Amino acid sequence: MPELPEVETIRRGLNQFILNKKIKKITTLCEKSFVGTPSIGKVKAIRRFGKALVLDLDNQKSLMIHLRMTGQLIYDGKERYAAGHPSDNFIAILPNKQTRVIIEFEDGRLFFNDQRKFGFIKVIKTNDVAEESFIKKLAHEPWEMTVTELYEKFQRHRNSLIKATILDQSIICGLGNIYADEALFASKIHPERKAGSLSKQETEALLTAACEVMQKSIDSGGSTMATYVKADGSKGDYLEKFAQVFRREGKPCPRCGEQIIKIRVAGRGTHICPRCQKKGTK
DNA sequence: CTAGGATCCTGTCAGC
DNA sequence: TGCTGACAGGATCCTA
Repeated sequence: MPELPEVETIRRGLNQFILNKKIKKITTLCEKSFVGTPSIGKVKAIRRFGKALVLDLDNQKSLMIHLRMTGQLIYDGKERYAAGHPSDNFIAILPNKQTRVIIEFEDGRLFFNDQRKFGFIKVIKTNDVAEESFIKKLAHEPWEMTVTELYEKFQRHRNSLIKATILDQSIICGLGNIYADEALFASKIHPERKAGSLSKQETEALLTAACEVMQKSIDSGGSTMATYVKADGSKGDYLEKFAQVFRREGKPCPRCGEQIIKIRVAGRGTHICPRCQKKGTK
């Protein structure tokens, strides 16, 4: 769920609230959601690796956090700052039924909520972060990648559907279901095309689109973040403001007016404009 | 090695 | 109202 822009939004927010703050206590409410022995220390850095967040402590340990599909991080202190899977938890009284871990600081608490329990917080040695299997496998993010590099990867996975290919974090890092659909729409590529069928020009268009949709989202605070400084319930609104196809089935394509449809590709709900994104052409 | 499908888990919604 | 199946902003594991 939270994709790269949402995780980056969380990272920036936490930088304001918990950097150089000391963890007083960690409470685990769900065994599955916390791996390792809770470690207490001061937060010295907050790093992001793809969709994973890493809090480096001053005791050689790091907390790796992955929100997967339904994870959320909600900092509740003098102000409330929340990001991740959108839900009423952002303004709810916490902890609640979906709270899995509570990290307490001197002047606030960080709640890790996760409806489906796919996400987790894991304690690892700071020195071993780069060796962590998830992090080790990550490819470059779109803005760090050359067209040639991506094109060669598409050739290596030439028989995979292009949508499945760009969702694979070891091929290109950061896209999830929303931004994959948006990038494919922007570059007019049908998600069921084989990766190997893309020309170099199409690969370039797709890479450019991936950069643009994610950057735009980061600039607007992600699709799902919310800052409740004023407790006004305002939410990050990438979907409302910028999404061209995602969850817009039945509505007109912003480019040509044709109805957006929802199909199933690589096991994921997928939104396309059937006129702009042709399977057979090119 | 790649490609595709099942799987982890809880909750919601459409359809009967 | 109650049940059932499908589906969900992710990644891994298993199989062929």
